[in-house]
Amino acid sequence: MGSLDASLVCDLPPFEHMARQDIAALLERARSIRVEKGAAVFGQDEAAHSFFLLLDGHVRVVRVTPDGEQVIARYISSGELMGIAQALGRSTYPASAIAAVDCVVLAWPGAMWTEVVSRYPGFASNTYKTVGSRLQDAQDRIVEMATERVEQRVANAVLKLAAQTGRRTEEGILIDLPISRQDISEMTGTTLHTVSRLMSAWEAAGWVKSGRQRIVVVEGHKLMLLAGGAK
Amino acid sequence: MGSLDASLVCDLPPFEHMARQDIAALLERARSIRVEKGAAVFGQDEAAHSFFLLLDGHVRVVRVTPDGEQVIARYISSGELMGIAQALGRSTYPASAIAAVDCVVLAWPGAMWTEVVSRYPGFASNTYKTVGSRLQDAQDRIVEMATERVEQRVANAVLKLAAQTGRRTEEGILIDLPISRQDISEMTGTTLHTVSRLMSAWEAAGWVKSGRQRIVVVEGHKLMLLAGGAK
DNA sequence: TCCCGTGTTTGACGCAGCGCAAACTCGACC
DNA sequence: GGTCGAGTTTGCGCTGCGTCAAACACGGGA
Repeated sequence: MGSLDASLVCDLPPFEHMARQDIAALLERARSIRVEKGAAVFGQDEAAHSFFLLLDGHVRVVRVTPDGEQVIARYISSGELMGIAQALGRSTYPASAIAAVDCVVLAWPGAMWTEVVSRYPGFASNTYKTVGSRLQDAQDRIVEMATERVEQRVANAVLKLAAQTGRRTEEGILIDLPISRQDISEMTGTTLHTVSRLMSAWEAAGWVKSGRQRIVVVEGHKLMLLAGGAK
Repeated sequence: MGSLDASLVCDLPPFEHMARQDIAALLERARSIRVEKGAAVFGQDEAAHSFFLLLDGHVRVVRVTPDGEQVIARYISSGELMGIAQALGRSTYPASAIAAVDCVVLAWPGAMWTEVVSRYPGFASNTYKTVGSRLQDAQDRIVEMATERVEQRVANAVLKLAAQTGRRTEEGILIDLPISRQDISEMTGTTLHTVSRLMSAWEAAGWVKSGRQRIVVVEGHKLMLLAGGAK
């Protein structure tokens, strides 16, 4: 809490091309919060009182359907903005954000957004860039769900996670957050059973190693072949 | 072409809360274009040279997958913005926009966007509101694709079209643009065969009437029951 | 160390919906 | 009015994957 050094965050995409003093001014108005694993940063349909920057950790963005099923919209990694409902003229959060591990988050009051836009246009434009790629991602996923079959989608999801949160180890690329078969199934619109079967097959082929809430990608290129060949 | 009266468009959502003279100034810098049925307003992966407002007609936003399949992202109706890639910091269009009927479109040079943002903040904020609901829509569709089965998705798509472009007739609500089974299948991630079978069943039940590129919703509430019950 | 709970694996079975194929119908154009 | 092509309908077989069910394994807490 209190004063946070601008130099810690000035390289993050949301602050790109901003003057150091503007960054410092922005940080000054943020509250820093610790969120422990499993807790919600914000909840679906809740009034959007704040917008956030994830400083450290990983956050799962989840939607619950009317009949209680969960769909994982995306994982947020440190350095990314989240809960920017007010930038898009919405008064509630469209999904819940659940800490996948213990996290540190910066929070700004939502009412500040309009002021931010006029005072720090660079920050606003960076934010909209984020929104743009998020819209892009969403459309990509729609196309994927509409045209690809389960094995390809699961391979894609694993590869995306590996690229986003992967850590090199001697075994291969470790997905560096606790993630269950169930989670993967909620990212890909299938069941944990099917995911388990697929991962078993990949493990038998030596493409991945996996355990309880743990996945290591050994031969990523084999998965890429499944997930759409060329590209 | 040339001077377009601000009063014609000032009630459209993109111009909400804007001063009449600002609207007029904006319009002055737009080119008005006629696009005939089947022609593209802009193309996927093309450099984003302009952004657009659909004045009259209906436009299909389509993505083509690497292996040649098409997915319909959405239909745009008159009064909506489209191709606003530069507002999101993108340099190419993520999809193609094809006129579903003869259309009239306003086009602004893309390079103008930054100027627009600073000079007409109301317009920018309206634009971002649009983006927000589009992102919302996209997420909704992901959830739908992940959790609902084909019949429900098709019912949803038909209802959405009816709500968006429907015209009351004595038979029921007519979807007022030429739309094939194939189109519906590309909106829902299924095949034209399955769509045809479903629509035949609905027609037999008296819920819809349909013909060649033509759908009339007779008993919308029956479709809603399919498409997620309560809500 | 043992126990218990949560996550995972695997099998058996059924069916929604896709692929393929063929026939039909309507509208447009000559 | 006849012809042609695009859009539609319908049947049939097959299969990917969901559902149900049961056993299994790992890790953390007592």
